[in-house]
Amino acid sequence: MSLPHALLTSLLEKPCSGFDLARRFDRSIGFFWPASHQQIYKELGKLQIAGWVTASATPGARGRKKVYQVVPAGRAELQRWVGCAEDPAPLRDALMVRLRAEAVLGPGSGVATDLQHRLARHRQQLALYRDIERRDFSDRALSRTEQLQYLVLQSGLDLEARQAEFCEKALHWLATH
Amino acid sequence: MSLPHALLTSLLEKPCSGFDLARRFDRSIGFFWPASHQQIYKELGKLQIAGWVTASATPGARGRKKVYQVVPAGRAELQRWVGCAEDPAPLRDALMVRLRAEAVLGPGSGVATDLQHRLARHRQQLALYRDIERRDFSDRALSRTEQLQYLVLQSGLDLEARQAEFCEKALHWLATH
DNA sequence: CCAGACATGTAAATTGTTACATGATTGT
DNA sequence: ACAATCATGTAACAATTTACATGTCTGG
Repeated sequence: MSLPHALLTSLLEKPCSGFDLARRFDRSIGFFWPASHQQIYKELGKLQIAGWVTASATPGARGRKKVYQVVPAGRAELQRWVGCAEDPAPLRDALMVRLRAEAVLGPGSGVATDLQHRLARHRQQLALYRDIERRDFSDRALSRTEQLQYLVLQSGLDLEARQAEFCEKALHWLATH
Repeated sequence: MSLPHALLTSLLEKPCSGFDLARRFDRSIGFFWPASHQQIYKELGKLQIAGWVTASATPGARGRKKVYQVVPAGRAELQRWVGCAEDPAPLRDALMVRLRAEAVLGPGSGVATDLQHRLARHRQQLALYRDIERRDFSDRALSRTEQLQYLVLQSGLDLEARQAEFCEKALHWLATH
């Protein structure tokens, strides 16, 4: 379970409110560990109780905004967790189940619908990753931190490209059989 | 949520008991939609209530064994579901979170441990898939059903190979920076 | 007769999703 | 004033994991 550590990582990059965290998640770590704002608020409460972050109310700012910051104990916990070895989370892919179902049901069962839908999604995600690549990781020397972040992005980039290719391959197979 | 449909697919391939289903899952559909026997028993109960499968007690067999079989309504439901388009389940990968954490924590945080562990796992899974490929999909003409099943296996094969490659790439990067 | 595989479940805890609810601030 | 965005939460539900619990049959 990595949500708390994903939050610690993001807060180390830049202390901010739960709301900001939720927004930043959507465009960075959230690609590899998605979380809704409801989950994030709840988890931030736990992080605070565990003594890994502190929350400071900012009366000057909007509403009842709180800014969270990682304390040394939180940094130590993240350090500890990074050194752990875990089995990868089991992958679940409904598309593969659909293809297996089509295999027993016979032709014309309609998997092509989902294949096309997913092809579009993967291309969309790929385009998004390429935008980020162009904006954040091109045309200049990268720091160590940035190089590692780029490595992670490349893994996403590669995954989406492969999945799009697989959809194309499967669609082509269906069209010719 | 695809578990019921994965079960229907597997039961269409061959009617059997919950126990057998759980075992077969571990070596086929379960690669793409894992499920424990506890989940399977519970879900089989629901499938029966929904009128998609029938259970027949087999007094001759071991213990209180029940054999489940898909009825036409169940086949129709599977057919319907195959035609649906869904967004892919969001992927969650703790390794990517660890790499992002190492990016902010700085060198020596110990991600290499998890990278090596996962590299071993991916190679192991790859070897398993290759065994299946050799045993079930080589050296003879494949039926349409088998060709589709092979397509699904190839997607797993490719995924594991890519993930192993990524681990190697990341380990190499870490060793040289 | 006993170990090991067969066989089926219940219960609790965790994690994640969806729906609902509220209120503050800023720009027009 | 009103809409949009900022901001923080609660509650109910669904799915998964882990731990527990029980009993049967087969081979040695």
